Amino acid sequence: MTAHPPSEPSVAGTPVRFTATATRTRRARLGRLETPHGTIDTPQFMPVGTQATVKALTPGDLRAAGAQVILGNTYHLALRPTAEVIARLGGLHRFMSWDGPILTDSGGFQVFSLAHLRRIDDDGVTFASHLDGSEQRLTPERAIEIQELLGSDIAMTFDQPVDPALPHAEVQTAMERTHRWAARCMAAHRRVDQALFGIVQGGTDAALRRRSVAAIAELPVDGIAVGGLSVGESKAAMAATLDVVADALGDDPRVRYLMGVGSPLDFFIAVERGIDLFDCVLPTRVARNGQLWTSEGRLNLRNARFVEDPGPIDPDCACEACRNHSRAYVAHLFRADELLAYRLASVHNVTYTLALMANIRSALADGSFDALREVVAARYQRPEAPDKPLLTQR
RNA sequence: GGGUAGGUUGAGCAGGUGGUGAGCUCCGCUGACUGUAGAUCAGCCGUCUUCGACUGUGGGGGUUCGAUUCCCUCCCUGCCCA
Repeated sequence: MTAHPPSEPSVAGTPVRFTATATRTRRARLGRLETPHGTIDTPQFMPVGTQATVKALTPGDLRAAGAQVILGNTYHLALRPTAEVIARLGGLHRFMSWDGPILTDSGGFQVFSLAHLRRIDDDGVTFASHLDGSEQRLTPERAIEIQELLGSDIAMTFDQPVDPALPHAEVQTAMERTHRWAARCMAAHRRVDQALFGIVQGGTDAALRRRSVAAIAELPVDGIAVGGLSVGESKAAMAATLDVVADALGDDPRVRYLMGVGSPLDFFIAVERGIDLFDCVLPTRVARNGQLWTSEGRLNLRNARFVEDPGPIDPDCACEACRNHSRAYVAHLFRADELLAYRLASVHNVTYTLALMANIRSALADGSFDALREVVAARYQRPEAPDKPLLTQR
């Protein structure tokens, strides 16, 4: 077995540095986040690469799409191939051949999404592995240890997101547990070449969100993440919650990351409320299911109307799929269950999403944010049940 | 020509030995998807006036209160024999 060289030279003592300037657009900011593996322009979107791969895409594809930073996952990588194996192979960057910045999620979201496969206690969470049922224990300390072994540029604290529709007491209990776990993550964190972000919870309850911001912002974390949104609540509730968080954060200079968002219009809602970073599976997941995001709106390439459509997926896009292939061709690949369909669709959607973020940054720079939003809304606005769950005021 | 096994909703099948065949899998048509148990899932997929109704088991005829089932006949397909 070949001996692998040690992991990338770490930039000791330089985890991340965030500089941002206010814009003329409400609370929106333009910024730069410097990490050991490169600089991130904000607002920025992070494609999700849960299992050390953004599904269907190579690192080269990601680079061509304009990706500056990607996300990996503690829970999945700890199960397979294990954090220790990745560490012995030189860390996550080397393992997956992505030399740009990586943010790792802590496994907190799996506490939510694998609700039927886990048991929570105050010390941590015990999962029955979704792969083989074997027991997997995640505590704040272990979540940090795994992320340090992976060697991501940014680690996340271990949290407990909940459905905001749960009874107030349950949302509060999870939030308070999240705060205690954040402090333990902080205490356990050792790597000086890795940043650590804290996560605000509290559902859509204004008072709880304020308390959560206070508790998390008090910690010397390198960034503030907003968790527990985009899990079924209305757009209005998400926006209202982001307003509460922005008010509570005030002029806190740290980078702000909205976890798990979003769709094209979600970016506008969040950016104008001061969010700098996003991640979401949506662009890549819907791509694999045939939905393409374009300047004409959402297209489902499996629809009959595309069978003989000779045009590009998006006439305004310069990605590999749009430069070289017709809608008819990609539609055929989907119908034939050809693997290339997933790559081309993912290449396009990631390119589209990252180009949208770049356009948002330009628009913030020249004051045309609202005009850009109009253009996107004209294609992406969809009816929503009016005033479902309201923001709780207590 | 003889024998034999078959002919069920686009395809492939299940079922049904006189008492209401619309069941499955593909294909097809839509929709959903937000820190990835998801190249997944859901609905529809004979016709109509669609919370229901009607029609439909190769064609025709017969027996019967009633036939997918029993009888006659014809057509078509596979295989075996000549």
